[in-house]
Amino acid sequence: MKQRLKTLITQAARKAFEAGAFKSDAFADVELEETKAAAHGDFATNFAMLSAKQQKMAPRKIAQILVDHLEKPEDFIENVEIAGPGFINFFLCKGAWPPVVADILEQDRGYGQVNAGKGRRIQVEFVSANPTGPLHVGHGRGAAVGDSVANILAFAGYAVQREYYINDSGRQIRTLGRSVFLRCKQALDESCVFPEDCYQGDYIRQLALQVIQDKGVDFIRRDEDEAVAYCARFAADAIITGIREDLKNFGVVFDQWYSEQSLFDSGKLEQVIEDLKSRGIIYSHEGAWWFKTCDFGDEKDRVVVRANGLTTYFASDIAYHRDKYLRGMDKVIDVWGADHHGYIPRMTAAVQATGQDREQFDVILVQLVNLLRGGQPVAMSTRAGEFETLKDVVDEVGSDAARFIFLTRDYGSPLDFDLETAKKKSNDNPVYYVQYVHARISSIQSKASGLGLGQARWEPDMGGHLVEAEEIDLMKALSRYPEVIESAAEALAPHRITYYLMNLASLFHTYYNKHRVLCQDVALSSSRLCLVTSVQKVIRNGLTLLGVSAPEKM
RNA sequence: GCGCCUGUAGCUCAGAUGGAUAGAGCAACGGACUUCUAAUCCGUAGGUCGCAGGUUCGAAUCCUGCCAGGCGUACCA
Repeated sequence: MKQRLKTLITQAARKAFEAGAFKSDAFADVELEETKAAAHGDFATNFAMLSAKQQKMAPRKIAQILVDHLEKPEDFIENVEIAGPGFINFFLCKGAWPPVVADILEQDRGYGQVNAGKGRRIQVEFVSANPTGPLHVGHGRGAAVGDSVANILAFAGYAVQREYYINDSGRQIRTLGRSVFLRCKQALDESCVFPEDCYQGDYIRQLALQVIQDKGVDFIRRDEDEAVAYCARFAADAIITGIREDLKNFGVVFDQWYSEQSLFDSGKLEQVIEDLKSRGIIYSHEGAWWFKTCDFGDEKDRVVVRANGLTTYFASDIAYHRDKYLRGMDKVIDVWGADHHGYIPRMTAAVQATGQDREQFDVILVQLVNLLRGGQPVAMSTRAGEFETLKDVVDEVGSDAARFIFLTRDYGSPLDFDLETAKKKSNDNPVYYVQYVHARISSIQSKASGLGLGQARWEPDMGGHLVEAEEIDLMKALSRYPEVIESAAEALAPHRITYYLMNLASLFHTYYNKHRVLCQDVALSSSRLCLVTSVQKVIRNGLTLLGVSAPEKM
């Protein structure tokens, strides 16, 4: 729709230039926007204002010249007006809209697909929570965002890989082992103290009981080092299994689980560090090895190997990201909690130092989630071991509601997540508002087949029946969907789809309440059935990208 | 101190690349079910877009300064 209009405008500009009416052919890009007020038509362009400088003419005059040279197909453009400082307003014929319904019915799940990615390989790494405890709601938001971004990019023509990075080496795992081990001892001998720097959560006790059950009391008492090591491995494995399960129940499945430890075992970490040393990017200073991140825009250099010989987390990350590109990624997107934002300059530096362009690396910072219950904050502290786990939240409010709510905000803004609201089956809770559209249309369809109308099948003359203002509004919104996808993919912004769906849902509910789809007039009913079926398909497509189901019944 | 994020209706938030009279939902008030699902709809009311300058035909949007809140500034992960 928009594209067709743009083409007409570009042609008109060229024609005007050839006729000598325009002085320059260095035309600005034609930008069309949907108007807010009906008096401004369906679309408007600011072309004349943007061209005023090159043409050295008053905007309104440019607009007039353009309109004079514009071809106005009778079945497409109803009227063109010049308004205000030089806007050109286009009023489209009612008949211009119905073809979108035919497109949607035909393209079905493919409607809105764009090929922005052109098959380029892109990796989205998300969640990547340490395997030292169960996922909490904050991880849930990261999971919803990462998964949806991956869906959107795949739909926009990228070859997408979803990856989870497991921090399964280093101190935190030893601490995990020690925590479980000490809980074992405690279970056998209550006088043993449990230090504050150990993981406090109740799940540690459960794991300890399991260790005792599996390995017996003697194992705990015999060799402490061996027991701690065992506890660490056992606990990490069990927790990862739990995380995987929780994510699956949340509808998130990864293509790859990448182990940090494997970077050590395979020698990849050492290799990258040696390479950077030989290139002088990593240098020795005061007993430690430093990365010249400053050369790439960081505010100070960063340690990769400490004076005690142990590598830092950053060292692993350099090797890890290097490996991502070696595995063939054209672009890498990391989804992090906003508290890691200080880490971006050094990670970007590392990516560039190992041979990639800056554009090949992107970080999505997800702001935190304030969990509420009926407006009152729910206590959340990982260290004290009291937090609401993702599993608890999903069990309570359901995966659909949780995912939708996580995506109702730009991830750059903190999110209040109220458990009571998430459970409400009303307009407070937008997920049901959107899903209800899908269910309502399913219901119309089954009634239609009961009446012998059968499936929605588009006939060219149906467009003539879709003339109500609410119908035009719906078709306008439907025709916008591909642009929404494109912009969501480009800006990595799933919430634009969320908002689009809420708006489309609202238009549908309004229509539904004002007009009957199924009535005495068979031709009219069939036409409207096609329209609402196309709405249903777009709703389903959009919800799918968000990772939310589209129910037939509610 | 320095850096990043945020500041829009009573509340929670949309407003990509600057566009015409700044939008939704909730809460408040008043209406609509013998009809394809009322998990819905219609109407009313609600604003100095944190403040002050600047850029231009035009600024919530871009620039500068200030104010308020959050986060980050490790030989931690």
